[in-house]
Amino acid sequence: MATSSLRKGELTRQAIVEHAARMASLIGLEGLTIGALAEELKLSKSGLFAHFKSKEALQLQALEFGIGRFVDTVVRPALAAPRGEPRVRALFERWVDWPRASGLAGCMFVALSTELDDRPGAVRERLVQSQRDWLDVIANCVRTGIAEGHFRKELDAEQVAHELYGIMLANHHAVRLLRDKQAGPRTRRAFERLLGGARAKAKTAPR
Amino acid sequence: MATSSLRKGELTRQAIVEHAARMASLIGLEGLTIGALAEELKLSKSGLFAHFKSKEALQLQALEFGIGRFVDTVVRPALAAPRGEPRVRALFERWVDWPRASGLAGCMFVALSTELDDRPGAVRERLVQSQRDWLDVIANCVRTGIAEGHFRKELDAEQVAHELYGIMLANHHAVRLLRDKQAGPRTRRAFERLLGGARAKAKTAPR
DNA sequence: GCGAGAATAGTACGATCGTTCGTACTGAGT
DNA sequence: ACTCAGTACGAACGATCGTACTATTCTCGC
Repeated sequence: MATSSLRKGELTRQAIVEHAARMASLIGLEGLTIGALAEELKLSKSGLFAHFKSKEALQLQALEFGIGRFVDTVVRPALAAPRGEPRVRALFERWVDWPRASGLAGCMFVALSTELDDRPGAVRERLVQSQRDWLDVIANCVRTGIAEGHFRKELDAEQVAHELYGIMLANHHAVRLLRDKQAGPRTRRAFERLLGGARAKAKTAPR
Repeated sequence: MATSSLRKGELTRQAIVEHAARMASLIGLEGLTIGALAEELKLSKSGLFAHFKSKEALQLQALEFGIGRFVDTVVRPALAAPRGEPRVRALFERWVDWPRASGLAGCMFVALSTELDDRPGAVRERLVQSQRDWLDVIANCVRTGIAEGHFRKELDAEQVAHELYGIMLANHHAVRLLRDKQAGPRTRRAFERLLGGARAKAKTAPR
């Protein structure tokens, strides 16, 4: 009936990984502790550990879980929106809502980005790849918008993706750290300004 | 002769704190370990610990050190620039250069922001306050620019500060995590676009 | 419903964590 | 000369880390 959960241990493995992803979003992949995870899930430390043969494998699977959920709740639905600007907007809307919709705490990728930026290893590589992929998705949507005539021909799609990322990071910072009530409106205004400068016919100071 | 280093242990304390700040920028305040710190400084764990009566005190002092250095190498020199847009530019230039000029690794505040955003305590409070102060400094410089006639009268100075922060966060992300060679130019372009939209007479798409 | 193999528990390991304690050594003040 | 902070050290603390082994319990195809 289900996809591939023939074995029963597979279910608990998934439960562990989901919980680990949530925990990692809160306190990081390194702060994530096998003992604490086992206690929360009412498993023995060794019983839990047996599912992964190392902590790094657990971290990797937790990250993979987060990536999968991001694709499911942000990327895929947004790509169903009409080509061009509407799709970029859909991307933005889903992205803003992601920390809530993720079921995790905050944005896992932001948390891991600063944690892993100096720690080489497989987990970092996977994170970098996922972030590059995501930036590519955004840039591609913008390019589609150019082809569609919504955006200026000379627009640098990757620049837009980069700046959009900055808007989301500022949002995260304002919401999570500063508890800034105005974060939402500020983020939307920044996004509209970005789109405004990207639209066909719109003219920014040439300088 | 010097300021207040009458005692000799004060010197070692400062050395410890500076080293701790560097380490915390790399691996976070929690990852920072008294044992490892002592080893690097060729002190005994207990000898080092005696200077601070708890790890939290050490963390707090390391953060304070970072704040002080930020003020010295970024804020104060930039505030010496002429009022208005030049001062905002000076702020930006110093800020971009800060990770290099800090003598630490990467930007300590970005690293701590995601680490502490969910961990209540004195360290978090101090970080939040410093970040708010910094945003206020930026906004004030922008307001001066409005009074000076460089920027539009209706410009929202705090919005500019918020967006500028996002630009720097995107820069950090691109440089540190993605190792993106184009991060520098992208950051500058984003900054110019921000200023372009802020300048008097400049007209963004009204929508 | 039984037997094989998967899933979990139990226990223990060496390391390292933050912290405490008792104790030397130092150098300035009396 | 004697005292007395200030400063650093070594050893040890209980706790917890990730991981390795060995049992026990449970599941599920036959």
